[in-house]
Parts: sequence; structure tokens; C-alpha cells
Amino acid sequence: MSSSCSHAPVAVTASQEYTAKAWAVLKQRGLRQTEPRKQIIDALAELLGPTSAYDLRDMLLERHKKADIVTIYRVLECLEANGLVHRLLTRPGGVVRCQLPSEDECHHAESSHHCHHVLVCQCCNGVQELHCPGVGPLIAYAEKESGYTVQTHYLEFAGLCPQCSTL
Amino acid sequence: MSSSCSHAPVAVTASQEYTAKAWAVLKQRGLRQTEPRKQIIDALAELLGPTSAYDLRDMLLERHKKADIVTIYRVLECLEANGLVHRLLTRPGGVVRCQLPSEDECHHAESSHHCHHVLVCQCCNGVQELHCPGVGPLIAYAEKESGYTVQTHYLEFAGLCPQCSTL
DNA sequence: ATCATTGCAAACCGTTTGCAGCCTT
DNA sequence: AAGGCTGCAAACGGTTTGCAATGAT
Repeated sequence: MSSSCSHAPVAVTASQEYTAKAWAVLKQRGLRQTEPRKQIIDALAELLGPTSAYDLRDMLLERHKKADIVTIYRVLECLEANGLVHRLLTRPGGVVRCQLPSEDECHHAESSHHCHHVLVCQCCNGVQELHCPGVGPLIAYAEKESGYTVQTHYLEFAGLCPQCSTL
Repeated sequence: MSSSCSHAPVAVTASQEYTAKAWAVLKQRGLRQTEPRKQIIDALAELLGPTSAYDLRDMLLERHKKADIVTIYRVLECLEANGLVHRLLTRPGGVVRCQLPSEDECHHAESSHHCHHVLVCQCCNGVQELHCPGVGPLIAYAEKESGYTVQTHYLEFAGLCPQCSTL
């Protein structure tokens, strides 16, 4: 899951925005502010691309902060349940922190999970989130064609980000 | 992976079509006609919904045909490599036999893997495959919006099939 | 003081690898 | 006869569970 070619860390402001939002959400749900959660949220905030539980453990170790792998799994589970990380379909165990506003804030009802989709760069492992207005009609088409009632859809793109495209 | 509510087996003709096609493909590639392959292909042919390696092993056991789990993995790998089964994104380890013509036969270049997508019924585990002409524009939109070059996309629908919708 | 959360150990599950022997071609 | 394919054993990696100890509120 670790990126092969380097990927610039997020601008400080965006990073701070994420941690602030994360703590706001957790606090609102009565969840406690613990050291492992702090370390993991901070790590996610600095990362643009996908990570995994073991990646995060290694990141923390580099900072001389140790967290048990089990705890990391549980924290990620908690963050996912609160809309603070995505799980990637195409990379088992892969997670990305959510960059776009959560579904509380935006009201595209397209997806039962998050109303946006993910582009992953095959080269630098960067991730970009995207609202896809075209998905609605696509679902309508699928329903008409198949007779199914579509409850959820999973859509993920893989390719090259603008920087890596030019290499 | 085993279906909860019953799902009618495929019509005999469709089932025979699949086995015939499978053997044709395998023979063409110089692959051998072995007992485990026969059992697995037959099992897949009778199944409409998704299965897994262990599901297949159990199916074979019920028919008093034993195949090692490792062999089943290897046969599935082989069938996938030859376009005879899909792997499901949303159900790790899940596979479905391909119902639609393979990409040799149709020429939608939309997906690097298969040019069709999958609808899974959450209730009966049935699966339907679908061509999605709308995906092209969606990719174009994603590329324009993000600056990415999209190489592959993954799209899967989950919902209720026509029968289960009315329950 | 209470109860959520952590850490450790161990189980668990699906999947993969190495290798000897078998069976299709 | 040759070598693709199978079966067995064992390793593997990621994920989960149980339980006692810790620590946030």
C-alpha cells in the first residue's frame, strides 16, 4: 500500500481541517479522545493517498508512536462508521481519509454510503474524490434494463493522475 | 456466499451453452480436460449467483466429488484468466460465471477486463450482467473533472432482483 | 467511579507456495 | 514420454475475538 513514487503531503490547512472535522464528529458522538485515535487521525490527515492498517502502524513507528495493530483496525472501523474514511474496493484493506464533505453536509442521495467516488493513481497512489452526477442516469438505465431495484452502487476509477500522466 | 433464499437453477440450455463454451475456450488454449475442471465448470454452469472456492468445494462434496481447495483456487484462476468467470469486487473471493459473450466476441472497449458490469441481488444472491453504454461519458466526465487518465473502472450494483423486489 | 478503549495472545479465515506424484495429451 | 495438473502440507497475510488492564470522562 505504501506509495512507490513520492507524493507531496497535503497542504497544512487541508490537513488541519481534517483533524478538526474528525474530532468534531467523534466528540459529537460521545467518542473519547485517545492517544491512538489522535495518532491515526493525524497520520491520515497528512496522507493524500490510500493506506492500510499496517502502513499506519509503520508510519506511527517512524514517529516513535506505537499502536497495536488491533487498535488500528478498531480505530479505522470507528472512523469508517463515522464517515471519516473510505474503504477502497480495489485494494483490499485500503482506506483513504474522506476529503469531501460528508453526506450530512451534501445531499446527493445517489449512494447509500458516500455520494462521491474515488480515482486512484496507479503510479503514485494518489487519490482524488469526485462527485459523479452521471451516476444517477446510469443507475436508472441499469434498473430499466434489468428490472432490478438498485440499492447501492460501487464505482472506482484507476488510472494516472495529472502529474504521473506526463512522465 | 451461499444463497439465503432459494434461487432457481439456470435453464438447461443456458447451462449447456456455458460448459460448451468453456471447453471450447480451454481446448483452444491447449488446456487439459481434467476431472476437477469438469466438476467446477459444471457446477458454475448450474449456478446463477455468485459462489466462492469453498462454496464450490461443498457443492462438489454434496455430489460425492472431492476436489482439493487448492485445486479449486487454481481452476478458478484459470477460468478467470480465460474470461469464463468474473470476480466480484464487493464480495471478496466471490466469483460468477460470465453469462454474456466474452470480449473477444463483443467490442466495447470500455473496460480493460470485461465490457460489462454486474448486478447482485442482496436477497437471493442472483446475478445479472449488463452492458452499460453510459459508462463511457461518465469516464470522460471523471477525466475532465480530475485531470486523471482513467485506465480502468470498477462498477458493481447491489439491490433487489425483479422477483425479490415484490416480496 | 464508570465504562469506553486499549494491548496482548491467540484464533481464524481465505489464499498462496513448494513439491512429489498422477494423468491428459 | 513429457509436462500440465492435482493433492497434500505447510506457510502466509490480513483480520477478528476474548479478556484483563488502562485511561478518558
